[in-house]
Order: sequence, then C-alpha cells, then structure tokens
Amino acid sequence: MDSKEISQAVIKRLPRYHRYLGELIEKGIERISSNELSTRMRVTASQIRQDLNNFGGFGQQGYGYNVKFLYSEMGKILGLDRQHNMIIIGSGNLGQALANYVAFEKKGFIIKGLFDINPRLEGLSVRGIQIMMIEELEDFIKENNIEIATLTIPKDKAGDMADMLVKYGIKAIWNFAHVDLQVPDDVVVENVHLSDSLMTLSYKLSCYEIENQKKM
Amino acid sequence: MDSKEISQAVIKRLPRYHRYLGELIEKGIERISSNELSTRMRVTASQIRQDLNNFGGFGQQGYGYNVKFLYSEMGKILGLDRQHNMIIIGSGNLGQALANYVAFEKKGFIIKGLFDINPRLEGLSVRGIQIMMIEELEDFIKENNIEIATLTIPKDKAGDMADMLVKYGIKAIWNFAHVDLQVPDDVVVENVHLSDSLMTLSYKLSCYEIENQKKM
DNA sequence: TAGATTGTTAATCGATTAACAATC
DNA sequence: TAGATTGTTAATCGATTAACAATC
Repeated sequence: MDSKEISQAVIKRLPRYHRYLGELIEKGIERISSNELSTRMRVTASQIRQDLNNFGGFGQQGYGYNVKFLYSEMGKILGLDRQHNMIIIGSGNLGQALANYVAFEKKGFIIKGLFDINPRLEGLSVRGIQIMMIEELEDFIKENNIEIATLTIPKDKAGDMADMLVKYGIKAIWNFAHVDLQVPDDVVVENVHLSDSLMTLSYKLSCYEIENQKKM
Repeated sequence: MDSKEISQAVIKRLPRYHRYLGELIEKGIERISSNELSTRMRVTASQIRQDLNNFGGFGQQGYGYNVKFLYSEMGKILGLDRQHNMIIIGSGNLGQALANYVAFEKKGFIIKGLFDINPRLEGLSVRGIQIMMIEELEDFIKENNIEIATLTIPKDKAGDMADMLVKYGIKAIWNFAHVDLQVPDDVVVENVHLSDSLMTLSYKLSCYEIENQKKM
C-alpha cells in the first residue's frame, strides 16, 4: 500500500468508483462483482480489480465486493472520513456559486469563509458564510484550521495569492484561475480550468463535423 | 492528419499549449523552440514535437516555431476560429456564474440563452442574457443555431434533459451535473465533475499527511 | 464440494522519451 | 557552410487487459 506509487490515472478514477458505489447503496444493492460493476461503469473488470488492489483486497473470492464496505473504504482513501476546512478566495459569481453548493459539505468539505479584495462585499454573507477582506486571511487560516483554499480570482492575481496562501500554511489549493501555479512540493494543487474544458469540447465537436463533411 | 486517431491524452493537452502560446504573444516573443517551451511548460520537448506533429508540421528546422502562427493553428484545431452558440440549462448560482464569465465569449463561445424550470426566474436576465422556460427550449435551439448546451442542473434531472437536448439537435453537452450521461455516438460530452475534482484534491492531501506522519 | 470471483502475474497495448537523419 | 532544431523512427516505459491459480 505504501511502497508502490499510485498512478495519476488511477487517482482520477477513484471518485467515480465512489460515486457509483453510492448509487448502488441508494438502489439497495448489497454486493457486486467486478464484472457487474464493469458493465455499469463501462470499464473492464480487470481495471476495477487492479485499481482497487492498489489499496488492498476489499473483495472476497466467489462473492465479490460488499458495496457498503467498499464505499466506506473508498471514502477513507479519498479522505472523506474526516472534515476538511475550506476557504474561498474570490467572492465573485463563481466563488459565491461554490459557496452555495451544499453537496461539498455533505462530503465533509466545510466552507468556513469567503474572501475578497472588493470592500463593497465586506460584511456580506452567502449561505451564512461571511465575506471577509484579505487582511484578515492569515489570522483566519490559523484560527480556523483551514486546509484547503479555493482560488476563484483572476489569473493575474492567482500566482501571488498562491504564494501568500502557502506562507500562511495552506496545504491544498483548488485552483479555478486559468494559470499553472508554482508551489512547494508539500502543497497539492488541483486545477479546474473551465476554459480548457470548453476548448476540449469544442475540439471534439470539430472532429465530428469534419467526419460528417467527409461523408457528404 | 485524418488517418490516425488522436489520443485522449494529447487532446487534453491542446488547450494548455494554446494558453502558453497566448502568453508568449503577450510577452512579445515571436519564435520558440520545443526545448524552450518544454522548460516553460515543464513537459519534455519530445512530447511537444510529437503532440504538434499529430496535426501537421508547424515548425521549421533550425528555427523553431513561429509563436503567432502556431497559436493561430492551435486555435483552428480547437475550433476557436469560428463562433459557437451556447445555451445554459439551469440558471442557479453556477449557471449564472458561467453566464457572467466573459472569457468564453472572447474565445468564440457565445451564450445565447439561459433556461430554467423555476417560473420565478422567468424574464430575468444575466449580463443581458434572458432566462427562459424549458417549454421554449426546442424552438430556441433551432432558431438560434445552438451547438453547445451547458448542463448546470441537479443530477437526477440531467439524464432526461440530455435526452431532450439530443432530440432537439444539440451536438455537444458541457456537463456539470454529477452523473455520466448516455448519448448517441455523434454527440460529444465533456464533464466537469467538481465533486470529483475536490475529492482528488482531498486524496492527494491525505497522501502527504500520511507521508509526514511516517517521518515523525 | 462445485461454482464463482477475487487477487495477482503475465501479455499486450499505447504513450512517452530518446535518438538522429533531414533540413532550414 | 555550420549550427540549430525540427519531424520522425526506434526504444523505453507504464498502463491496460487477459489469464489463471488461489480461495471463499
């Protein structure tokens, strides 16, 4: 479990397993084989078994996997068995939209505060979460045991803000700004580059249009 | 260019190339070698050359790549050389946040309309874009030549909505709902699963914490 | 026990990196 | 021309799939 490095490809698949297992629980399904799950998820059974066995043997020969148990184990692997305190830097439309999204809270990601540089937003609150000024950031992080900072600010300010957050002890940055952040090795970054995603969609769309032109 | 399939891994890297090239233009840099670009982007020069050569020979031996030319070619590949008409289904916080985001417009993605089922939103508008009811959807798609539909609705409604959109002729779905959509082969889907992204971050964070515990 | 299905090793496939001839 | 750097082939590396012995 600790000797071999888990590949990025596997890591990216973990939340999807967790989601499907959650849906199985909702449907009242108690056990599942890798084969049955592979049909539902449209991946190979082999891949499922390989992926899971990176973390341990959760199944039982001749039986399959106990859905609730596997769900809970996957949750532990993903760190959902404990609370993560978050802040959102940038209280514009996107920042407020994320603050309003209660599904994160259910998974243990608690949004403790919103921050902005715009003084007109000071004192306002979103779903009971106060918008504060950047000056209060350092104290707030330390006093509230904040682990994760969400960056929903313009790209030209994201680099400096990331440096500041690292200095204040933040260990994880969920980055919505359209730049690649440079942070020390012990700080993790997960990017959500919406423009990139939209361009990828556009690329795929263009491919199909070219194909269709050929057929005509 | 049309015989070999482009791998998913390459496709996902294209927007990043485009972004870096745009930044080079802003900095006034006119030519760049794969080697210099590889240093900036922290990937291998070999990968850059391989990736680009999937689409054609954009460089020149002994010279490198002309930044403006390559940027423009990458834009064409990504379909940014023409306008894409979009709608947003689900005018809650996230839908409105996306509607307010002007960077998409600059890349040719024009948000033509917002939709919702909540009658209290009817007639409201975001950045001059009207919120309409689902009943108007079919006509609107056809009359406004809509290609892309953005789904920012709850997951339990996303499947049915995707079916409806396909029926109305939508060819691309940008899916923010936390489900995997089943669509015909000629419809492309790009998922933005925010919860998955956050869980991935949480996983990476947990890994580091376990490492640090070991050192103590 | 017999049947089912895992965990795991081996084989295959694909993606990345290295090397170098082509060429500007 | 000499130097630089691409485009492209070959080598390596890693990820996925297949196969099957272990075992419930």
